[in-house]
Amino acid sequence: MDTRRLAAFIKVVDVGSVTRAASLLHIAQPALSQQMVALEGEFRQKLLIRSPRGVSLTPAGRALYHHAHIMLRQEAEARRSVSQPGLVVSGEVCVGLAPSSSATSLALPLLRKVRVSGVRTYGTKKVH
Amino acid sequence: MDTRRLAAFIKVVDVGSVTRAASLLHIAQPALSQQMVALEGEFRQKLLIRSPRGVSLTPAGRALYHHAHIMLRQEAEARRSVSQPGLVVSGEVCVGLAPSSSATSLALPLLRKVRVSGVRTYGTKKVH
DNA sequence: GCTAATTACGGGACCCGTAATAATT
DNA sequence: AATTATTACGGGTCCCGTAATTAGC
Repeated sequence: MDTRRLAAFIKVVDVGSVTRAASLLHIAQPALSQQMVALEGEFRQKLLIRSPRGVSLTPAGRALYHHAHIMLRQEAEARRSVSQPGLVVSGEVCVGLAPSSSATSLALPLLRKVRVSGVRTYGTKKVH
Repeated sequence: MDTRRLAAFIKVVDVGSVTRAASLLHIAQPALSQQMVALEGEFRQKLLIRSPRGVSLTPAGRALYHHAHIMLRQEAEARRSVSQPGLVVSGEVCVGLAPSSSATSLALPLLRKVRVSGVRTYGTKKVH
């Protein structure tokens, strides 16, 4: 999956037209049209509803549109942190909760369930 | 930025060797070596330290390695939600806080500062 | 000298732009 | 007829695999 294609897809959706998006992206319309076809082939799903008045999204297209934004932001962040390694904070975050408080009984099961990478939960442990 | 390249990069780093990674990815070693060179060209940064015993990461490479994992997970999630639109929850989340409580005075400035996409904060407003 | 990486090079796939075609209002 | 999108096709670039070369232990 190429972020360039995702950016093109987003532009097409935002302006609602392959023609205008191509003009804004400084590429020819057929090229952009092919990119959209290729994108649909990659996901094996129709993403755009074509009409002589422009394009609109299918449900699958809407889903991709959402994730495309996220991935493009991730890409930007990756470029920043790679071009200036050391500027970005990194390491571990450790969260401690007072035992037997309502926070513990609520947050601990929540943390265990939440789908985030690298989350580790430990049982109760006294800290002196 | 192509996620395929990122996956290849991750594999190279994980096994610490271009040769073995190429074997695991079922591509020829020079092809993979070229991909890594291309990746370094794309970021204008040396990412790998080559030695006759394998490869290791530069600081920039470490940064990319971290973000590559995130982007690949995003890609997987995108594929899931696109291939089965409707299964994934979507929409807006609205958080309301009782006015003049400690939660408001703490959470509101926090939300304004937090770097998350699409977060909008509004002032106090009575809800009947 | 052995291991692992890189360059050299030829074939195939992909991307783009121009030109021509189809479809809907 | 006008607007928008698609197919057709030729040229350039990128990707891969095989073969030959370089670099460090």
